[in-house]
Amino acid sequence: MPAAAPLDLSPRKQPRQARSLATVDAIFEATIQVLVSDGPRRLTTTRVAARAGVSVGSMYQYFPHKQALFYALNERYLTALAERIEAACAAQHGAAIGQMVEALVMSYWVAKTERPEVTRALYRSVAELDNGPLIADFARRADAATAAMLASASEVSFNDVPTVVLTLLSTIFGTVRSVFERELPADQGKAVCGQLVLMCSAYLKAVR
Amino acid sequence: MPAAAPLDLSPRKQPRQARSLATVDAIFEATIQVLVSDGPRRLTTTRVAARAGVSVGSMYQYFPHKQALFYALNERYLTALAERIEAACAAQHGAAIGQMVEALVMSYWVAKTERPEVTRALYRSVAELDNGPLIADFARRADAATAAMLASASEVSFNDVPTVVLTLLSTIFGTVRSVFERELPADQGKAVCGQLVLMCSAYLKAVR
DNA sequence: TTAGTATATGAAGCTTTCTTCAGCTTGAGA
DNA sequence: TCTCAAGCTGAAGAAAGCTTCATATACTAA
Repeated sequence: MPAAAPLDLSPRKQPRQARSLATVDAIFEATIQVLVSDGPRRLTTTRVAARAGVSVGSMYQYFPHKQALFYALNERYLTALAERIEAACAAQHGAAIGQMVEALVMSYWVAKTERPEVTRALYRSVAELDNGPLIADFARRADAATAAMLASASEVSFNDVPTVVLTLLSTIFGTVRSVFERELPADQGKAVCGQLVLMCSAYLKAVR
Repeated sequence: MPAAAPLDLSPRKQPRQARSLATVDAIFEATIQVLVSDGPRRLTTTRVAARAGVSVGSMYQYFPHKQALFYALNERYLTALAERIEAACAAQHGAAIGQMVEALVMSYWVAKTERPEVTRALYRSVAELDNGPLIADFARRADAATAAMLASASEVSFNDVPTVVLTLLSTIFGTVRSVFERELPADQGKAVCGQLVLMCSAYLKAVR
C-alpha cells in the first residue's frame, strides 16, 4: 500500500460563470488527450494546460494539485460508467436470466469500446493515484444494481447472491480488461465478448 | 499508445563476479520493496539504490536507465509466471477437463496470492512502462501451454480451440486481477476463485 | 458607469529526479 | 605478490516538473 501523505483531493473552487465551466471542461478533455497521446508518465500540468489552451494558473484555480485533477477525472469516468450499468440493469428487471447477462456484459463492453484509446489510457494510468475509494464506490453501485436485477428474476433464485454477483462482475470487468491489455484485434475482442456471455450464462445455470 | 521514443531496454553489462550478481539481485529485490512500500510514483533511482545498499552508480553499471531496470523486473516476473503455468499445464496432460481447469486456475491463483503485496504493486505499476511485448510473450506461452493441455484431453474436443483458450485465459487472468483491484478480504477472494473454477468448467461443458 | 468579484496569466522559485564520470576498492589469475 | 579488469562510489550537472502569486482582464449587478 502506498504510504502517501493524506492529500486533499477536493476541488479548489466551483466554476460559477460560463467561461470557467468551459475552462474546466477543456482541462478534463485535455487531460484525456494527453493521457492518450503521451501516456501517464508525460501527463504534466504544463502539457495539460497547453493542450487545453489555458495557462497553468487556471488549472490551479480549480484543482489544488495535479493529483486532484486526475482524481476528479477518474471520478467523472467511473460515475458515468456506474450510471450506465445501473440503467442497463434496471431495464432488464423481470427479464429472463439469459437476457440479463447479455445486457450486463454488453453494456459494459460497449461503454469500454466506444472510445478504446481512452479506455486503454485510463486502464494504464490507474497507478498514478490511489483510486481505491473510487473503485470501491463503483463496485458497490454495480453490485447493488446487479443484485437487484437478479432478484427480480421470477423463474429462478440463487443461494448466495452476493458471491454470485461478485463473481459475475469480477469476471466481466476483468475479462474486458484482459482483452484491452492484450491489445487484441477488434474481431477477436468481439469473439471473446460473445464467449463471455456464454460463460456467464453457463455459470448462472450451474449455480442456480 | 504512448508515443515514447524507442529506448534501449537491454541490460548494460552482465555481472561476472559473485559480488556483482549479488548487487543485481539486491537491486531487483529493492525495486520490489520500494514499489510495495512507496508506490510506483516514488520508485526513484536514489531510493532503490539506498534500499539495496548500493550506490546509484552501481545501478547504472547494469541498467542504462530506470526504465530498463523496471522492464527487466517485469520480464523476470512474467517469465517465472509463464514457467509455472507451463508446468501446471504439462502436469495435466491426459487428465479430465475438470481437473485441467482447476489446475490452471489454481496455479495462477497461487502464484498471484503467494506475495499479494508484490502482486498488487506490480499490477499498479504496469503503467510506468510499455510492457506490451512482455505481455504478448507471456500470453503466447500461456496460450500454447493451455492449448496443448486441452488437445491432450482424450474424451472431448472443441471446434474453435484458439477462441476457447483465449476466452479461458482472459477470464482467469482478468478475474484474478479484478479481485486484487477491489482489495477483497482473503475469504471472499478465495470464494471467487472457487466460483471461477466452476464457471470455467461450465463454460467448457457448454462449448465442447 | 462603476465597484466589486470571478477568472486568467505565465515567469520564477523551489524541489525532485536522472544520469554521468573521475577516482577508488576488490577480486582473480599469473 | 603484483597487475589489471571488474566493480563500486557519490557529488554534481542538467533537465523537468509542480506550484505560487502579483498582475491583468472579463463579467455582473447596482
